[in-house]
Amino acid sequence: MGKAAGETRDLAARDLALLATGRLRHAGLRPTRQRVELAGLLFRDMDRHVTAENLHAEVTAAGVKVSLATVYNTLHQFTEAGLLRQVIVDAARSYFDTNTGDHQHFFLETEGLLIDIPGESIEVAGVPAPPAGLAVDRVDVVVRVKRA
Amino acid sequence: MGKAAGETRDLAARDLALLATGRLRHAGLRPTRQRVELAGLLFRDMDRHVTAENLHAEVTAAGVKVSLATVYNTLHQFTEAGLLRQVIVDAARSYFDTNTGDHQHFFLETEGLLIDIPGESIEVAGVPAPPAGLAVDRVDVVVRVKRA
DNA sequence: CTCACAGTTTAGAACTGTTCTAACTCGTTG
DNA sequence: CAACGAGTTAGAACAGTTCTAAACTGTGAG
Repeated sequence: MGKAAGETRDLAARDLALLATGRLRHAGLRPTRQRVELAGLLFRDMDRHVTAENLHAEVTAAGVKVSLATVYNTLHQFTEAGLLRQVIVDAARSYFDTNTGDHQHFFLETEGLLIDIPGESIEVAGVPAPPAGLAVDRVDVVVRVKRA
Repeated sequence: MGKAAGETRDLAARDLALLATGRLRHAGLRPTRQRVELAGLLFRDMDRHVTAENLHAEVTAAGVKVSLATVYNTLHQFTEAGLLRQVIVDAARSYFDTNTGDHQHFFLETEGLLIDIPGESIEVAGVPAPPAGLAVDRVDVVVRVKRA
């Protein structure tokens, strides 16, 4: 919003937008206003876990007008482009993770909270060969936790 | 559904119903016609994986009238009673597993197919201590597979 | 710089799986 | 076997997500 807000914030915002734009171009996605805004929010911090509604509320709260449909579209496009990863832990809603590397999750169901577990620390042994005609695509570990 | 169908089938059906009834009583659930029918289908074979719609179709196809709402109610009651376990692998629908013991799953997403992996064979090591105030409730492993 | 077009966004309708509601039925206990 | 509480039901309601058709916008050509 105002130019009077000071250079620091403006520069940071500009940098963020530039970074996001580059990232989007690399992924073969047109850097539209909406995608740049969403990418800005998503990739500003590492290891974010968002739901569609969640992210829509955030971007709206930030004063940016983006429709819920676009948030869904964007999350899926980002996922397909390898910028996000979908995490399935809850039958009710879909989570998207900005950390696309090899890792697993703690999940606190009562609060819808996801926490990363580094891939190196965890190890799954003894997975049998899948039935004939099938190949392992990915191994997901969800450590469900509760308030102690 | 005639009586002429032969003793073998009739006896098996009666036994099944008796078994189901006993199981329900033990779980503190009134053995209503619907619950007995559903339990009969669910626990006739080991290691079944059903969805609500799925089971509703099956019971209906078997000529038994049970509403979808009752199927949902029953699946949840059975789960609460420890007769079933809910498996979360797909954001779109809920699966229920008749195997309540310690085990994990292969999941073939394209066909909605779940296959058990015995708990003894698989081992998850290196799970870090959960963040303060949280305790591990359960560790779920989903091996996502694809047609080779 | 402008135009035109393909790609994108949007509001709202539609859809899917699940839960709720209020009336009805059934199993159990006395 | 009566009566009461537990269970069932059809259909409405709901949440999250996807679809649709029309409006808009980034991009590359001229």
